[in-house]
Amino acid sequence: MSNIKDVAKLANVSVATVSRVINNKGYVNKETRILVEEAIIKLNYIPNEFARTLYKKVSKTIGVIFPHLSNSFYYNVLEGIEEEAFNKGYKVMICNSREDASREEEYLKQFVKYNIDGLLIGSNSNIQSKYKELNIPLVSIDRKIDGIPSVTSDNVGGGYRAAKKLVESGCQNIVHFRGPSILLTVKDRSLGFDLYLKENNLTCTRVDLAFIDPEVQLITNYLNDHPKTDGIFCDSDIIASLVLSELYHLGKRVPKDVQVIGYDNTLLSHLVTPKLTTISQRMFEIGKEAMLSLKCLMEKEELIDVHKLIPVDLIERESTK
Amino acid sequence: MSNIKDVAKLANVSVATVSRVINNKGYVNKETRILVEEAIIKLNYIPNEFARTLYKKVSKTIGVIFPHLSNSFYYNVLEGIEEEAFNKGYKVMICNSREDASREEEYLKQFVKYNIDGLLIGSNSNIQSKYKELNIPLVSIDRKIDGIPSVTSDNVGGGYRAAKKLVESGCQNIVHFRGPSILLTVKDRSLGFDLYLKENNLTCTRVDLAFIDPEVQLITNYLNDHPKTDGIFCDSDIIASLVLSELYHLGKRVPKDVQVIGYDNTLLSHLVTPKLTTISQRMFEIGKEAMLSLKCLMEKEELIDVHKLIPVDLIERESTK
DNA sequence: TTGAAAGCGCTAACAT
DNA sequence: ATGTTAGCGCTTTCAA
Repeated sequence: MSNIKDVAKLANVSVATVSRVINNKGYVNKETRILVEEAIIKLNYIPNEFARTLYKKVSKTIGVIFPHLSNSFYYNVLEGIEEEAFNKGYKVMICNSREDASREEEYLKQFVKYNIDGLLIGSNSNIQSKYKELNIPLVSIDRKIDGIPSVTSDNVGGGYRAAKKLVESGCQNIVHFRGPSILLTVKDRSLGFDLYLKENNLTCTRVDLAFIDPEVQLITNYLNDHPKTDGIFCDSDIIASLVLSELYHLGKRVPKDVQVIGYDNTLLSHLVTPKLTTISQRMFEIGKEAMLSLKCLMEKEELIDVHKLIPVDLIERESTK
Repeated sequence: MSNIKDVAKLANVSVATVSRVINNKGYVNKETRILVEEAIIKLNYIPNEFARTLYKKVSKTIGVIFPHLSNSFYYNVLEGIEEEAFNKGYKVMICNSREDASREEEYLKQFVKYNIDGLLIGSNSNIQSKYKELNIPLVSIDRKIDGIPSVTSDNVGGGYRAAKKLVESGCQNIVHFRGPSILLTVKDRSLGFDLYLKENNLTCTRVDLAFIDPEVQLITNYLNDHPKTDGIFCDSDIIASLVLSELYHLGKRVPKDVQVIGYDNTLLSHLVTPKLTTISQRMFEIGKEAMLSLKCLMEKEELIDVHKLIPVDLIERESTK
């Protein structure tokens, strides 16, 4: 690996001049510049970022903390982050906390060692105080935290849209198979769902399930006990797919007897029969916007929209009328 | 942020002593050590990795190049890599090439700037010469390349197992709905599939499809034209799910009339009706093993198994007899 | 317009 | 057992 000295020697100038060339900073004669540039190419010189950062103290690197990677929401958001980071010249270090606070703290230390310029938090842990100690720009993803800028999916809107669709399509006996109700996202969806129902003098019942590994038995039991059910809102496409399969076994026709709405617009939603109507979160956009907010903070630009709310889309397919 | 000088001052020792303490290297008196450790805690001191790396030239960081992130294979492998890297004290920088060679080269430069100690390549591009120029340890994932250690899934075995299962369950008219046949993985699966068929004096026909967005029409046409088909091997669970849905529309019963085997053991496979029999790749293990191989190379340990072949598992569910 | 030199925070060889 | 110091590769101030 060649270094700045090698380039200086070959171009017959000082290292200061080389530095000026690679940073496009300060005065440098046109001809000198060309000389230096030729030397750079000849030596295949790439500046050492560690030396640079050691001096300048900005690493052009951000940290991302997610509770999982193998979950369609997170890796799609990650793709959005990565895209925008790449565009803006930032590197991404990712921490997969696995919902383990100690693991998360360990990563936080790594991040400090690496002088990260900013942090994107998508975890559910409660070590915000540790984040604040870092004294670097912070943006929270999919969770609104006091005093921290955030980018969240419009979960209230998602619930509202789902309720609207079911009611407008004639549903009267509605159930919400939702995710774990401790989660804010789940609470928000419930809120929005209830909001529309209330506006129309309706109510619904609820069952709490896991997003990824829902307890089928709870679904079966509910449907058996409530044969009049004609509208079902599910907090994930996975739940919705299981519901579809249960309805099939019960001899209910979808969407004729019962209408079903899923959440996430995953691949699943057009691979099951009938194809799922579902609420689509703009995950890529969430990632991009989070990175954009963080960039504003890192580069001391004004952040106009401190709490960005990314809209959802209702994708109508075959499981609703 | 405090630095080593601050710690030295507070503990009334020299920076060299502090360095010895934090690196656990060289002689240092017990009492002095305690003094230093107290100072470290008091100042919340975390060594600056940039200064360290600048001197030592090992960054304890690896690069990972993948063509996508939003694909179950890659993000699961990534989880395995990340897990093992974390255990061994390595950081991970990830490059999402989006199958774009220029993007990949840009990342490669970043990697050089950041002194990465090793590189894990999971892309399909053909810029190996660029990789070699880096002169750092390399491990290829899911693709055997001459002169580079690799970790691959046993695709030949996967095809073989699938054929064996179909034939042993009585299938005679077999079709292989495979992925794009330019891909080595697809070729290998075909090879293994044919191998078993040949051993039993059977053959099969083939249709090339995309893994993620298969052309449904091709499936429909084939099944219409070949009503005698009784065994179907699909190169992804997505393809298999579409096949299931087509068979349903054609009034064929699965597994009674036709048996179907998928690939990947994704969530999908137990969300469709009937649940899919499928070949499961040990993605997490592939990631871990790749990181392990790379670690051997980076730390100049002997790499016993240069080309690791990770076995696959046949997961029997309801789509086969 | 260019160069000399200090210094970013750390490690390690050498001296004590 | 501990301290002094050069130097890793770069940026930037100051002087020329």
